[in-house]
Amino acid sequence: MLPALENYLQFIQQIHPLSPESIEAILPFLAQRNFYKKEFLVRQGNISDELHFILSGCVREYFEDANTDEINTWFGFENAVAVSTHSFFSQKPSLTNIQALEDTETIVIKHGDLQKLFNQFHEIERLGRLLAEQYLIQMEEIKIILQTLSAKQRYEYLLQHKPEFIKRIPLKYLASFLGIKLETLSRVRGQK
Amino acid sequence: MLPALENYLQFIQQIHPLSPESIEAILPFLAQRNFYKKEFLVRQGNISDELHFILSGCVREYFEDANTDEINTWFGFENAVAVSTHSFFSQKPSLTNIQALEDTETIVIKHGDLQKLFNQFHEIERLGRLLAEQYLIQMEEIKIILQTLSAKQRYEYLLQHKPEFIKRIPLKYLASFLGIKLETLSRVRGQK
DNA sequence: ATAAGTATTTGATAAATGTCAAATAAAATG
DNA sequence: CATTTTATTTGACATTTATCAAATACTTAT
Repeated sequence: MLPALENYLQFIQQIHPLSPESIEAILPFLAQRNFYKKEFLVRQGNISDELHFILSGCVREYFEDANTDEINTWFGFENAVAVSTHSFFSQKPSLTNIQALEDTETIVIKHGDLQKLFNQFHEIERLGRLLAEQYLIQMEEIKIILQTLSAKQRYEYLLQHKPEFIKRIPLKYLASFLGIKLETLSRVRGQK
Repeated sequence: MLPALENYLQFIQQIHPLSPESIEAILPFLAQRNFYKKEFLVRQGNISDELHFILSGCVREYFEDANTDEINTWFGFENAVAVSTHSFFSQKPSLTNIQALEDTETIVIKHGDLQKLFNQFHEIERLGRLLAEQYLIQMEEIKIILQTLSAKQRYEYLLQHKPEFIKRIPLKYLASFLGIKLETLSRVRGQK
């Protein structure tokens, strides 16, 4: 039916193996979506009723602060789930944008359809729980980076633990993600 | 059976209403625990197999960094769930301590018992999912504070959004939570 | 390949935060 | 209540990071 589902199904099975019946039930609700570079998966102010699994490409999540500076909050690559958490969970207007940084292919599932699947299949609800737990752990890790490291140490953290960030994401976006200014990031890169 | 369960049950029902059967099933697995000030609910290095609901009192979560400074990562008061997320979710050694800041009463449930309840009752699994989602949203909020605000703005955020933190938590603990030094926090308080 | 636009680097300086030491204030203990 | 311990504030100074401006490097589109 839908091509390129292998990665998607593998991603799911690795978080929580599902029965063939559950898989069968999910498939009709999936759709592939393609975004050109700079297109938006999610728009600030809109209710985000879609959860994306990234097949290929790369996205950033960001919002505009009081000074209309862009603050980048999250980056996602192949085989990651991209979602405006607050908006998707609570079905309220999104505080953030999610934008393709490269041409990007995703598989989407609608909030309403996912709720139906949660109702119908306990094991899909479990998958949801485990996914939320994993996401939470990742968030805590980044929080501790911001809480404890200097500008230089933050950059070194990326080098060691998120090398793909440095390869694929412009520095101007990485800076606000790291909570520092572009010029500082540039200088810190020069050192050592 | 167990006194002081009202708050606990109310907390649960407000996240996700449970049937009487589920409630009945949970009760036998709950136990009340009391901690004197400075006692530990969770110890760094141990596998944390207990999830605490705080009935009264207040706790901090922290770890020791390379310089043996204490980094405070989380504070919890009445009607909050206190848990070393990474350790509890994955049943690996905890990266953090959780310590009572005041004499504290909690209701605990064991990891193994909770898994049984998850298996048995879909709606309890849903409760778990929703709780993880809520926790995640809170974590993201704090992350953005650390990413975007100056020392003074961080303190003002606490004043406005977490006044109980300032009332009940010593500044020396709040400082590392805010990612700044004690002296800076003290100075920033004086201004304005 | 060239021009226009965008991204990154560099320099000079200002502002914010950290460090170390000491003073004061507050809390805990006998 | 007096004493000891712990927490917070203050001061002088060092270091880090931000700001503003400009130069250079890199991309993109023609």
